[in-house]
Amino acid sequence: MDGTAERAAGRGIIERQSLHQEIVSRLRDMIIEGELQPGERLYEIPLGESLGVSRTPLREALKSLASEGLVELAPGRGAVVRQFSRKDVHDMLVLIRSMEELAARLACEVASDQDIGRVRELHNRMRAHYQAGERMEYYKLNQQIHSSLVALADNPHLSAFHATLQARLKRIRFIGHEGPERWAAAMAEHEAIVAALERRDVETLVEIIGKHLHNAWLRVREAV
Amino acid sequence: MDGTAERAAGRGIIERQSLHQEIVSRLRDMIIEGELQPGERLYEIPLGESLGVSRTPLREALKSLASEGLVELAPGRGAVVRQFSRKDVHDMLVLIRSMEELAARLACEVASDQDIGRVRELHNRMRAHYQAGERMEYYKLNQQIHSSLVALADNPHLSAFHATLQARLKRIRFIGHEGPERWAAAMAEHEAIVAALERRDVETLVEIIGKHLHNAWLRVREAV
DNA sequence: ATTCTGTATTCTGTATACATAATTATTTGC
DNA sequence: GCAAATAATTATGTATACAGAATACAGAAT
Repeated sequence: MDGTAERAAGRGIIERQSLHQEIVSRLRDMIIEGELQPGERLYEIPLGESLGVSRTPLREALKSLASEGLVELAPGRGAVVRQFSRKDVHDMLVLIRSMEELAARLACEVASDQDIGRVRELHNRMRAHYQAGERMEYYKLNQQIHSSLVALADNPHLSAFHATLQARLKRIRFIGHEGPERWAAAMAEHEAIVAALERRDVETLVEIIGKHLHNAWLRVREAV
Repeated sequence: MDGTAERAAGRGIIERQSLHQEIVSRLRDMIIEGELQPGERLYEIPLGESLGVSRTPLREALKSLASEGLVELAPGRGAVVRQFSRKDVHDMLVLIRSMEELAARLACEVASDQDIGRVRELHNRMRAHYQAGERMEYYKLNQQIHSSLVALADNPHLSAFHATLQARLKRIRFIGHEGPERWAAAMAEHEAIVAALERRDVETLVEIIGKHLHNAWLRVREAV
């Protein structure tokens, strides 16, 4: 008919969700996975062609990504994948730490045992991947657990900011390959976090989360 | 010539900054000041005409505002000014409180005496407006002081999130007219905040900021 | 050889046109 | 008279066309 079906078939994009969201999350993934590298200029026409969309919706997506902080827009000279300095990464980790500490405090007050149980479940699955040495699956569940923990606080604004920050850090954290001993330490911290959460032991929980994210900084600081 | 000068003359918009930023901040102001009310549908053509721009840059601006959380986009049915429930406002104040507490801790460590001096200066100007009973000027300086305080932490990511949240709350806080006694209390809290900052007395500072934002909630809770 | 200037090309920014989906109004059946 | 279905209108979503700005290139002058 028109170009839509053709495009959908040709590129495997576009299904039923809004095209805007589709482009945004597609580009987000491309940035996080390093397909589009930091500092890389994003030329609208070739990028649009590679996604199977015209410049108009692509530009709208770029504006969204700029507000999310993944892309930088220089007026008159287009879009560039944002790159983060070492200080940026440190600042973001300080911030995400504060957010997760807040989330922990709130979660201990308002989360149901059932919801906490679901986090425990995720944790168990993550441990299985750890023991199997499956880094990628471990990594994904790790992210998911942090998000779920924040979600327990029942504060959507907090969750949204946390998600935004997590997206900015994702690529960097993914790069930061930890050695076996640090991986084991991270795993132990997670174990302690879930345990403290189940006991609703706020102070311990906050302390471990603080330590956990401090260690995350130690892990990535050389990589940045 | 073309339409540009004509438009600029006709509406007083557009000078030299990027048109995108111009539209975004213009719409942001219109939302904050209640010219565009919560829940109001934003029809692209009439809104664009009132701003003197076509739909394309307007739509890009709306996408940005959606990422900032001031506008809601329902795919296929346009943009609506976002409205916040009482819980939303509470959640946001909890979050902004946590951010300002973090900022306070960091500021006590890294801020220079000179930078703190600038906050003191703003505070003095605000007190003058308070004593003169100039609500609007007071209000604006109040916001500016909170932003400056966060800026002292030297964490741009924190500042950006704080600014976004502050924008979402601006309209609501502006509505929440406090009586003379509460206004006086808020003023006293500010005085204590600046004093504690000058002494770099972290614990007191955090405590007062917490109290200050708790009171802010009490002030607006009926208004929401 | 290098730098400055003028020109050509490429890319971005905006407006407009068209197609599709949503909404409203109207008409038909009960 | 009311409800449901259908037609008409209006709004959104996407693509394209055009204008202006930025960049890259080439040639001339120092």
